[in-house]
This record gives sequence, structure tokens and C-alpha cells, in this order.
Amino acid sequence: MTLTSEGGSPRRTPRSEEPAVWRMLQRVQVRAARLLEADLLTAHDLALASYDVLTRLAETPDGRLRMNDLADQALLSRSGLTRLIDRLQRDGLVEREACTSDARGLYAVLTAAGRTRLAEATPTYLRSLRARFLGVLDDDELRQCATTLTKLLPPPP
Amino acid sequence: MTLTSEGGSPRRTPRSEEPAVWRMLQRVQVRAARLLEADLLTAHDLALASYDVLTRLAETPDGRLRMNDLADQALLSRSGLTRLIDRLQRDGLVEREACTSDARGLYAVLTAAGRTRLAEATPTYLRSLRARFLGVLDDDELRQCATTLTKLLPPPP
DNA sequence: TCTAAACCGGTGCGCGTGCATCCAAACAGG
DNA sequence: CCTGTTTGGATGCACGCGCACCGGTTTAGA
Repeated sequence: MTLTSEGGSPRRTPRSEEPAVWRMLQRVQVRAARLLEADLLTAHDLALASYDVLTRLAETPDGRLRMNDLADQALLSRSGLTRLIDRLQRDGLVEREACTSDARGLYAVLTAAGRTRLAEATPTYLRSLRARFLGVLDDDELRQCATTLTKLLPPPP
Repeated sequence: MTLTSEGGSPRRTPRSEEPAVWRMLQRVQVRAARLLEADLLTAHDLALASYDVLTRLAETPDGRLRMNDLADQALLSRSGLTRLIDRLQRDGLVEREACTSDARGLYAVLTAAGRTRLAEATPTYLRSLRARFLGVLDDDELRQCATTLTKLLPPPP
């Protein structure tokens, strides 16, 4: 990584707005996460990370995902996911199931109770998201936001 | 808060992109925070939260801020800030100073060592921010991003 | 085939955080 | 002036997370 401007997308010259943008992004994310979690917690006794994991599982055709993949999607370390699945399993929302093709592997599987709980919580989640966070953006801004965030996602893999 | 569309900015109808936008925002923020923190930690043994606090103090004319205000700016609970200042004080980067006008109050004050450490770390911080995060945006996108985030900031105060 | 390396998930441990609580100081109302 | 309430900051405690490491399994290379 040189300091000369040799083509490519990443800029090298400092721009004064960058720290401000980063600060705002942090604030917005932390604030939204706290509000969302508070709503989910009071209404459904469900932490945000738990809701996220249940959602990822539900998006899968058969409601199951390898622990490793789930950890990546949930932005959790492998040990972190182990504990989270422990809690969800204790609450009967998911189960662990052995992987036949790889004896090391485990699936986290959504239970019927898990599906029900997720279905109950989703309206709260969507409403909260809209009412306390993204509602202030019009459709254009929302789309703009989506494309910008997409660029930011895996910066230069 | 009704469900009818009675003027005002917050939308009430669900939009399918909202969850995706929120997920991306989370990913981007968490990822950037981890990369930034890793860089600061390896290069200057400074956690991101510590850097943030030092920055806020340095932006102040006399390098001091009330604990309460600092907690708000740093997105920390009051107890969280107490501990963080404990650590920074132990490392000699800040000091606590009594507030003359309010005997309950305390100032966190940047020391000379704190200023030095911040000055050393800032180039790393700015470079990291640019190289691993905001560099992929051109100037227009960055400005757009700033205005959108501004709208999102204190949703409906 | 046999061995070394990579990988999957779990565990021990320490750290940073928030919540509930506490104490002292400040303010409000009588 | 005295009392009840509010505010600023600190502390006990529990929780969730990441890191280092481990045992078991799979894969790659000689």
C-alpha cells in the first residue's frame, strides 16, 4: 500500500469530513442498537443478538446453519456464538444437531418455539426500526444509503 | 404515535430495504471499529474508546470536560466512563480535578502525556480510517453520507 | 499410507460494560 | 432554615464477549 495515487478506488489524501462521518456512524449505530434491543427486551425478552441469530436461521430453507457460518453472519467470535447458542438452546429456541457429512460440524437448528418467538418479535423489530431510526429517511435517501453502505461493506477484499 | 400518515417526517409504512440497511450499517460499523481498534492497539496500545475520550478532551479549549458530559459524548454509561478514566489516569494520560463551582463535579483533564499520546496516535487513526473504511467513497458520496447520517442522528428529539 | 497441518466447536479466563445502589452535594418548597 | 428531591460520580455485581488453548476430525503432502 503506497502513498501515491496509483489508480484504484481507495483514496489516499485526508479529507476533513472523515472523522465526523465515522463519529456519526458510530453514534447512529450504537443508539439504534440500544433502542432496538430495549424494545425487543421489554416486549419479547429477546436480546438483539438473539433476534439476529434466529433471523439468520429462519432465512435458511431448512432453518439450520453451521455454527461457523452463523458466527460470521452474527458478527460474533466462535466462542461467543457457542455461548449464545447455549442460551437459546436452554430457552428451547434452537437445538444443536450433528452434521452427518463432517463429524466435527454442528448445526444450529431453529425449533418450532424459536420460529414462533421470532414471528412474535418481528413486528416489534420492524416497527422499532422504522419508528426510531430509519423512518426519517425518504425512499430515495434509503436507497442511496443502501448503495453507499454496500460500497463500504468488505472494503477491499 | 399513530399509524396514520399525519404529515411529519417519520414514515409509517414498512419498506423492505430497511432491515437490509440496518444490517449493513451494523456490519460496517462493527467491522470498522474492530479494524481501527486493532490498528490503534498494535501501534499505540490505545483502545478506541480511550482514543475517543482523549480526542474529546483535546477539542476543548482547556482540555477538560465534566465526567457527565464526557460520558454522553463517548457513548458510555457514567459508570463505564468512571472505569475508563480510572485506566487513563493510571496510565497518566488524564487526571481528575475538582470542580470549584460544584463540589460534586469532577473534571477529566488531559495531561501533557495524554496530549503527546494523542498526537502520536492521530495519524494512525486517520490513515486507518481512510485506508480500511472511508477511502472507497468519493467526495460526493462522503458528503452525501454525512448529510444522511445527520438526519439519522437524534431521530425525533 | 502415514504424518503434519488446518479446521470445527467448546472451555478457562480476563476484560469492559451496564444496572442497581450508594454517598455526598446541590437545589426547591415550605 | 430545614427537609425532601434531584444530581454527579463511584462501587458491587453479573453478564456477554474475545483470546488463547484444547480435543477430535478432516485434509494435504511425502
